[in-house]
Amino acid sequence: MSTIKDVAKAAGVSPSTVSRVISDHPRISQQTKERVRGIMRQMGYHPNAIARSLVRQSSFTIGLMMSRSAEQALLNPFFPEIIRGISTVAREFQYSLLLSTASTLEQEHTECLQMLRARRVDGVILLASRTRDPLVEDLLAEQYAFVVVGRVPGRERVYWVNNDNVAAAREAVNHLILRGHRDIGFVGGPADFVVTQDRLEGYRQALAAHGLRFNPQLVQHSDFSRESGYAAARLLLHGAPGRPRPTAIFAVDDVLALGVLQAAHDLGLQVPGDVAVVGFNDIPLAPYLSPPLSSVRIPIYNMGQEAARLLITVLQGGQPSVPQIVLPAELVVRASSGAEVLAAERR
Amino acid sequence: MSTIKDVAKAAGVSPSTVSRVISDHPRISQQTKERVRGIMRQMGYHPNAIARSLVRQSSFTIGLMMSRSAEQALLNPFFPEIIRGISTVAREFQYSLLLSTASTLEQEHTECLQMLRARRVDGVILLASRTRDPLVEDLLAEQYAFVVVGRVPGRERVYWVNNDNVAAAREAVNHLILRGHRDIGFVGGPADFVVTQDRLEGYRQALAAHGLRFNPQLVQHSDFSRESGYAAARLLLHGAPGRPRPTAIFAVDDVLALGVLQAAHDLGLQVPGDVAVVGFNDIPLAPYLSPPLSSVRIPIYNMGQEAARLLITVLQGGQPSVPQIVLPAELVVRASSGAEVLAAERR
DNA sequence: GGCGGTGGTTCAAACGTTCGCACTGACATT
DNA sequence: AATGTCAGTGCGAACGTTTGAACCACCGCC
Repeated sequence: MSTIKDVAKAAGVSPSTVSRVISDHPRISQQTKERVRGIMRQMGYHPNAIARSLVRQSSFTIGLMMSRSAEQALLNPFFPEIIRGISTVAREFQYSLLLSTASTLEQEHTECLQMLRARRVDGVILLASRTRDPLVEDLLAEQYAFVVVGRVPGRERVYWVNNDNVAAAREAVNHLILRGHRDIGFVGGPADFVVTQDRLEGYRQALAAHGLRFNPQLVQHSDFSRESGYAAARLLLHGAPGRPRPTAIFAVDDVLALGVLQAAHDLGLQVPGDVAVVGFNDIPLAPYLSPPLSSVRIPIYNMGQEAARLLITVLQGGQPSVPQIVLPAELVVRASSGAEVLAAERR
Repeated sequence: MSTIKDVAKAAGVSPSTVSRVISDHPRISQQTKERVRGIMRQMGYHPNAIARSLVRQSSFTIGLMMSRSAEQALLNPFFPEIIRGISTVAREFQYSLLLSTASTLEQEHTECLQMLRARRVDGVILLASRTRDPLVEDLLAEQYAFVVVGRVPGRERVYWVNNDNVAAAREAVNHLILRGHRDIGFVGGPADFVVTQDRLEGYRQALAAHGLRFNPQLVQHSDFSRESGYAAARLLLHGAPGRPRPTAIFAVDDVLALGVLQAAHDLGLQVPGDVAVVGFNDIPLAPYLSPPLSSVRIPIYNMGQEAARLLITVLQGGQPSVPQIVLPAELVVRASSGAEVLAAERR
């Protein structure tokens, strides 16, 4: 493997000159540049990124922390998509991506700090947000550059990129209300997740906007698994004193919606005739379910891009124009909530 | 950020001693080790991986090349799974993962070589295999350490990890034959893909084993998209002179099988009554299709683990016991091919 | 009392870059 | 003739580690 010194020797110049040729320094004559470049090509020289990083005190690498959170169901192509977005921007700015996976929260915590402390990465993007995340606290305390994908409530100085869960949920529920539904069930994830809270807020706002009463009995929580979605839906669809049987269910994740569909089927209920269903995340299989599932599509790729842009801006010493970015989501109406016959009319 | 020198000064020893404490060198007294470790903790010292890499002439990092090949449909959780496998082993051996994505083959080619030449990674794992891959040729020519996930035919000295596509396809088709099917359609990917060839070979072997004639007319190719699977299935299911209407279809990918199911539905054919369907890869949605799709489950996670083990062995100067690893796949029979009523009896 | 052995430590040279500063001519200006 | 300007290049010190070789004190042994 040839070094800058070998090239310098062969070209009859000093290593510094070769270095300046590499960085296209203006004070090197065009003639020298061309000659040195020729030699570099000829010798098959490629600059050593490690050595450069050492002296530049920067690895030009972004750390990517992906944990196996409950939210990341296998069905969800969240990771490939967001990585694609991040990667596009990173390459544009000549940054590399260091990937770290973790199976537990503690592991995620230590691995993440490890990358940063060992100076292997200049900053990190966290692909999971939790309420009161101790990792976030540590990152702030040690003053590392980082961006979170997902909202971080309460911490004003944290950079994050999120989709507008409140608005999206509001739109989804609004859509159901406009189709004549008045009793709408809500199937959420764990109650302490920010996403659950935000989507529940959107649900409430939609109800309020139409003068509908919020009935806590129509709200069920789950652990994001299909099974728990199934259980929640069965409970809701059975009805109870004080709890009307909902004619529509809004699930905060398509995997949950999958369970809801299954429950409806098992109870002999037609979707959307007897109960309409809207999910969230628009997983790729949504169009292929029977009936095809209405869902909220979130701009994962764009979120990745924005997260990367935000982090790189910070790393390059810039001040991001906005520390938090909220991207709009889009409701995709399919048959599961788009029946020609309104549920209300059917009764 | 404190360095090894700062620690040395504070501990009243030389930097070399601190270095040897870090690597737990036997010639350093227990007493000194403990004292130095205390100081390191107290000062919040963490070794600089970049500097270490420079002198050790190794980055202890594995490059991961993921390209947007046609095969990697968004439906397929291939990447998260295989990365999880690779990552597990990498962490075990203290290796980091550098991720590079590419949208074109040329980009993949240059990015991959770039990582290696810049000494950013010690070796790479290629997450896509193609016949006569120029990247593989270059990697061989420049003597870089690499492992391919997927079979690389013709190159004996390439390390790779694959699932046994021939055997798996044979088993799948065998299953259909045992259920009474004699005219079995084959929907493959592009003809020059190794996976297609291998799975077609398995198909032929199964037929041969039961003394069934191979009918080239029953073989259709596609580009791995759902649409092309649909088109291929329509063609097959229409029948033609010299081409009997198949009572079963084996698709080399579940996304293709999705198209096949759709085609059957549109033609008013019952699955599995009129036509049985078996797919490949066992995507997570397979159980939720109607009918649930029979498919071949491949051990993606294990393949990732094996690939990482192989590469790390090579990087550490070892000689892998076997340069190529073939892992078994498993047929998962579901309703799409598992009807109680055999298709043959129904006619 | 010289000698070898050994446990514990230090010295100093790498590893391959970058970059502030100094240097050298050539030419222009006073 | 002395000085200034400027393009073009080189010097050398970093950056934070690792590691072979050298060193030193101490011990026991003949």
